[in-house]
Amino acid sequence: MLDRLSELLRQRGYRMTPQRLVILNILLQAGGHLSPLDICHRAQSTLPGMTEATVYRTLNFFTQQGFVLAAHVGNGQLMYEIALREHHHLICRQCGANHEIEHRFLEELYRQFQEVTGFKIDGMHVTFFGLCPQCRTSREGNKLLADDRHA
Amino acid sequence: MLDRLSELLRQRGYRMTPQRLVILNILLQAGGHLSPLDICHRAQSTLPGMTEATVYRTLNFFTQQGFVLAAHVGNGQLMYEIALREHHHLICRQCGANHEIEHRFLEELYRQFQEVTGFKIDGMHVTFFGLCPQCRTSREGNKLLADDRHA
DNA sequence: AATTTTATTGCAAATAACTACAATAGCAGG
DNA sequence: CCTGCTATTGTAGTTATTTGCAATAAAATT
Repeated sequence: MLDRLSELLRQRGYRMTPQRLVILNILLQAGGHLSPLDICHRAQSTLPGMTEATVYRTLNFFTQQGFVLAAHVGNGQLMYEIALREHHHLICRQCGANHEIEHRFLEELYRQFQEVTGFKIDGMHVTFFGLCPQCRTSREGNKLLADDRHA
Repeated sequence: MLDRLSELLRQRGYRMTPQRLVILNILLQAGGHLSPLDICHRAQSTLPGMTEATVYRTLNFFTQQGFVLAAHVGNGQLMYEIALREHHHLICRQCGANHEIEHRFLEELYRQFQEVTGFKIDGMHVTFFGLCPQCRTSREGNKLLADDRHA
């Protein structure tokens, strides 16, 4: 896996470094979301020289490369996770409940997209905001903004 | 428009304040993306007492409420825009080109989603990463990671 | 109109995130 | 295996973003 990513980077004209490997490993093992600083702390236990600046740069870089997913989870901050098992997020505005959505629901969309735009898309992430079924019933009858934003 | 949003906030148990109105106005007039600090500066010319903390808090709040869209545009920082004319972003990993995508391309997806999850979705945003047609041809033949991430 | 409740703000301080620049180290080519 | 080119890192400083808390002020109630 890491070999493949290294190769891919080189093909794209970039380099694989110990720092980048460590960060990828952390994200791979964790599976779920991690904050930049959390990643930094873990990385420093393996590679003591690791700095925050490098972590931030690397995360942005990996996001652009499609290796990592930057997710906007609830509050304003960004969390990161490995982009292997693609999925998306559904956040309840009311209770903050955070659901994962499998990528296969979006597969069709995905294909159409490449056709329409001519882009070769290799990374995407969706954040949905709304009301979960529970919170929804407790507020039934409200006229939501959504009414005139979506037919 | 602003009246409706005020009403909506009250229905949800929140309050409309001068600060929130000013920020909404700025986003409405600007139309496009604005950074939090840019918004803050503009707001201060109307409402001198406005502070950065309030701007950040308000933007997060409006995002949760679905009034505002937080977009992850290119670098790591978040930009904000009014969520009237819904659209999404397509960013080229290579040249950074930033395209807008109309929401209607995603309408179908959107509907399916509400059915499957039971959520009432009233806000969403998609960020796609990929290679634009130009950059794509200049790298043709590369084996992209995408190959085994998407059937 | 006054009162009450509590969401929201401003202030100030703490974190978090980014950037420039010189030094380092991948990796392609000889 | 060396060498050169340049992507990447660390350092240190800057800027951006968040947070606690007391003060303020929406909006419902009387």
